[in-house]
Amino acid sequence: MTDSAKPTLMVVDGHSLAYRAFFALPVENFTTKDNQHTNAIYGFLSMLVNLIKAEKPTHMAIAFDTSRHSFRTDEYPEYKATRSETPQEFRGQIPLLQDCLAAMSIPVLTKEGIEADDILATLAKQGSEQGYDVLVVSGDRDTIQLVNDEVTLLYPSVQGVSQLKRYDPTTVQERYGVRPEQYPDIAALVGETSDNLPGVPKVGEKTAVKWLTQFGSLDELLARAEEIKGVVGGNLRDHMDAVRRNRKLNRLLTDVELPVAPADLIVAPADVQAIRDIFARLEFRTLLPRVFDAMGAGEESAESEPAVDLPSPLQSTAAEIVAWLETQTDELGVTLVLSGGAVTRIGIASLTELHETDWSDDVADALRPWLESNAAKVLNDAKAQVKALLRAGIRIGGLSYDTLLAGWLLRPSLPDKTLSHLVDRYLGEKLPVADPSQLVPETDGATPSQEAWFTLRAAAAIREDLPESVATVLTDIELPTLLVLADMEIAGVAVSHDVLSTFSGELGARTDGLATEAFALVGREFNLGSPKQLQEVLFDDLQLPKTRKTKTGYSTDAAVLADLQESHPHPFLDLLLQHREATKLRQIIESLDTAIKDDHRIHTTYVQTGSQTGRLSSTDPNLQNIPVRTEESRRIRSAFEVGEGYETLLTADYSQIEMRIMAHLSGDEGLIEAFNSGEDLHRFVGARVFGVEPADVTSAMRTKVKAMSYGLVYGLSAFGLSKQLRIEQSEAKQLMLEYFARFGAVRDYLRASVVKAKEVGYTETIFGRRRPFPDLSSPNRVLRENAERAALNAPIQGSAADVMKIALFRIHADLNDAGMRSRVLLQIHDELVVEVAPGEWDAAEQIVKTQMAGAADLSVPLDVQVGRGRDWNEAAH
DNA sequence: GGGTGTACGTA
DNA sequence: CGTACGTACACCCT
Repeated sequence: MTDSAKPTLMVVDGHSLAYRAFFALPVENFTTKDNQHTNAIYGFLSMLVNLIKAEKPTHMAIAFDTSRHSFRTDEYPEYKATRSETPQEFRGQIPLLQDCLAAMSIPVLTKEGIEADDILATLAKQGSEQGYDVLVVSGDRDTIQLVNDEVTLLYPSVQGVSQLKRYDPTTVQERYGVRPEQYPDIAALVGETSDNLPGVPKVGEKTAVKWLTQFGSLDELLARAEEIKGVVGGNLRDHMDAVRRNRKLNRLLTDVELPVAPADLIVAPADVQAIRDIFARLEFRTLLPRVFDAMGAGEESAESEPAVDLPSPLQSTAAEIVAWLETQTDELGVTLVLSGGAVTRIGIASLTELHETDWSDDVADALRPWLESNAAKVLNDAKAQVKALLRAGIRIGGLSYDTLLAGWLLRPSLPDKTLSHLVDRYLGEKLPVADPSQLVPETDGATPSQEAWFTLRAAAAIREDLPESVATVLTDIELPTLLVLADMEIAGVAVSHDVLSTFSGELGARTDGLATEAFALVGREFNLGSPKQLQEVLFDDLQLPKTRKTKTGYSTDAAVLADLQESHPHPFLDLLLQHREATKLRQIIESLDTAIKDDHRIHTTYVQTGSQTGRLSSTDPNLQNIPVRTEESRRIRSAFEVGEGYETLLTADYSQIEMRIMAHLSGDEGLIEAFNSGEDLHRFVGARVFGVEPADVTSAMRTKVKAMSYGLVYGLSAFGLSKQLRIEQSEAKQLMLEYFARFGAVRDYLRASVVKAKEVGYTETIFGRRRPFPDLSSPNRVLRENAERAALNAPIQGSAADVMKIALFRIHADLNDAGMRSRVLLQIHDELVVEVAPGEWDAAEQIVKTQMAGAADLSVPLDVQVGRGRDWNEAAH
């Protein structure tokens, strides 16, 4: 915040910030009915509103470039000549953005032949001379030269337009090592690729700063250029003209003639109706209250006059509700209030009428027919409510929409999945909440029927935004899956306390013994589980060499310890690794044991919105990461047993489903043949890659191509592959080359898929599930490359998740339709665990195999492995 | 009690 | 410097 005694003048480079917003926001979420793109407008205004709220400027202006042509291009025709054409989709948004700003009464400044930054520079100079605190907001580095004690620069960070970094003279000095007014000297030496201003070859920021510090100024440096030795010295002497030209061009004009002075830019009241009109045209809903809030305008209309008045809830009797329901034909919103997994209250809402009542057996009986009927019902986060109804003996029918799932499908990365967030984002309204900080809240929270009313309306708003393919995923995959998950969670899985506690006892004795031995070796006792204390022991007491650095010290993870053991063998390392393994298993056993309920079963919760790819996640406890790799850890799986009244457990898993999906998506003939040949996949691939007969593929060859194949799905690099296989990078590179020589369509597909994602802003699974990837266009290499790998993986992992969900609800339906008692208990991404009732094995196996294999029609078969046993470990074989 | 970092279990 | 998750502990903060 700036000094409140002085007025604050905020000047913004509209063009550069809108351009960043254009690339930061996925265009498919910002297109109006008549196909007008609005992502740049939305992103810019959103940032501006935040800025106004945070900085509270008293004076404000926004400058735009007029065209490519400027006095700089007159001077140097190549200036910015290499910039690609600004997309038409962007240019078309600028006039609309300027209309918005006009409605907000914010002056827009342009001048023919002058760039926006020159206008900023002129205003910044006038402002600081006339006693303003000046805030310059620009995405052009050249504006760093404007920074001084009165002028602060807000510059978009790499994270995107929403994050602005503050530069005052101190931060500029810290970041660039020079005073702000010297920054153009650095830029002149280094050059600016994006402006097509080449600098001195081999000279980067570091060298430039060194020189300027040494010689005091650019003029002095150029005058005494012959003193610089070596190649860079020669380069400097050869490019002095370029440096002089760069310096001339990157000097911002501070004497542009403008029709206004800072005092004319005083913040004026916005034209509320004009804002409403243009926002309606641009289909901005949530932005409206934010703009009013920031501009202190239209308060009464924004706060107390929502788009629709919140109807009062009616306290009705069950009979009244039933009578009312009979008159309703449209979809209704439903909200059940739960306490300890049981229903305590129910609210039902149409768009105009809200009913609610406390739950009781009589209410349950009265409402049962409607709840079980196909009458369309919208809920938010339905699964918990569906489960509560099941416990009350009611199986809900007509579930037509779940706003939680819909919101997640639209924006799977958002962590905030509350109804209140949906109401805010899609209705631009506030869900009333009771103030939790007060014992006797002054404001009442929404009642159940009011929540149902908001849910119903949010559903309508989200429906408008949801692309058709995603809407299909919701109704054809997610909603059926939801109902199955509710049954699976209620069923739970039987787990033997005896098996767990016996194992835990053994492990306890072992960890104690290992710890005692370890302490004897070190000569003192310490906490083996503390990475910090462990570092002291390893690197000080035992004098072992320092390992890979982490944020807080040096790594002590298993891979690092294994490396250490190889280079500097020490008995302590073995003890430590064994201790880690045993304590880890023990922790898992303990958490499982405490999760066993009175029915001797563990009931996990599947979080349907728990991933960004479409997978499920599992919590309380997580049953999707039960150890399996070592013989010992499989003892834990043997504690998962068939329950009372059932005969066997059936496990069914897809083999190499992700590779099969990649074969399908890429259409690679070699890979398709591999899966159709019936040969072991990695043997087949190994034979092709190494040019030998399948029978002659050694286990080393198989390991390599297996790592390569799996790595492909994750966006593996030669670096990663070499690390994984502990081979030279050159060998890894060679392996990749050989692999792609045989399976080139895979590489072509992966490349094309990322290019496509960059173009449209999202990836898509076979079934139409989308995942947005704004960072694919990030100028930040780390962010961009992370996004590229995730984008590569998302359609593959996501399609596999879709396939499994489809199989899951079809199996569930078949078992029920056949009147069988056998039931699916667990889903572990590519595996299902089914509890089979006596006499039902053959039918159950048939249903599971058929539905899993037939869940998708791919160009390769879906192979399903089935096992049976009394416990999970036994059944896995 | 809450948040962060490290480590590690699964597909 | 390979994707997607959840959990436990230590450690640091309030």
